[in-house]
Amino acid sequence: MHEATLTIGQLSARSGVAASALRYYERLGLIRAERTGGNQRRYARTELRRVAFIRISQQVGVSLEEIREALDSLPSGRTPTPDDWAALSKSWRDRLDERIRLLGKLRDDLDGCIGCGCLSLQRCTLYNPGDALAAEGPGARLMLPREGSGAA
Amino acid sequence: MHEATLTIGQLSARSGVAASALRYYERLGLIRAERTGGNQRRYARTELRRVAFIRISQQVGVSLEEIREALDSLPSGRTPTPDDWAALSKSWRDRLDERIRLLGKLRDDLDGCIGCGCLSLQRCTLYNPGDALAAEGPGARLMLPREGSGAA
DNA sequence: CCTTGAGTTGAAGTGTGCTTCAACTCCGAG
DNA sequence: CTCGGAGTTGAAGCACACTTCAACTCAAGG
Repeated sequence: MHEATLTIGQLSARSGVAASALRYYERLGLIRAERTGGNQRRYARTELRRVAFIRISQQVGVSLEEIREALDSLPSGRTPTPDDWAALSKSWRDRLDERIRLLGKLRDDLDGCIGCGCLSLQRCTLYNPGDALAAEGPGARLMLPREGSGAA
Repeated sequence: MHEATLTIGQLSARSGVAASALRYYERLGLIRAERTGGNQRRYARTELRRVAFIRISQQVGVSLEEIREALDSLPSGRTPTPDDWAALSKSWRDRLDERIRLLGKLRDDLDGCIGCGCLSLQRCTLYNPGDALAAEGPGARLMLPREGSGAA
């Protein structure tokens, strides 16, 4: 036990992420695996950290595509250090702060509206395009230009 | 101008919601419309408020299905009063509080991890199943039992 | 050697929240 | 009456994040 590499089942068990999801992540280039002679995946233990980062990032509200970009910015030659991971986490922190701030604003506005009961589209600060709070939703939103968006 | 009812184009323009989305909402039972002799939709002005509520609720992170349930709880006979709307908004407020709280916790944990750079699945408070912070994501998640979840 | 559980692939399905399309009708101005 | 913009429908498409399936191979114990 405790060998150098992990099978997909082991990585799945340890990370709590379904094997099918891990294969999906690999297709998207988020994680990598060596192959045995029989074409089975063998994961380096450092991949555990990548998977952890992926799941945490998703909780922050980052798309897999953006997570991939972030992971691509890790040093390619050497194994990432704690500092490398910390730098990535820090960039998410700003997003998280912004999300928390906007939700707080929404709550305050909602409180105001609970007071007045208006829910008026024009009057209310609540319904304010250009503020574009939550572009978290899924789905095809090709109509929205989304040019004035937040930080890169 | 300023007639009793609105066409779908007018409601779309006033609410900032695409006409196709309004038809979709109607299919889901979130809004309603009378019909002219020629089968065109005519919206009562109170529908504006429903649309506003829908969009605000989405920002809070509520699914259309749940929004529908909430809207169904409005008094059916009379036109909803400001108090009726306020009651609905208030129920979302608790969700919003919870979301903000969880995101705050995630941020604190992330700060801790920026310090230690660990991102370890087991050690870290960050990666903690049972906490199940963000079930906001889309997609088919049939695998997750999700029984121990939060408040109703 | 045989069996069995774990792994492999590509293709298709799921759920949410819409948009887009084609083909058609309605309605008001001129 | 004619024209064009606005409206109608159902069906299909899109984007994301996966899961599920079928059909197959691998690997390790008995």
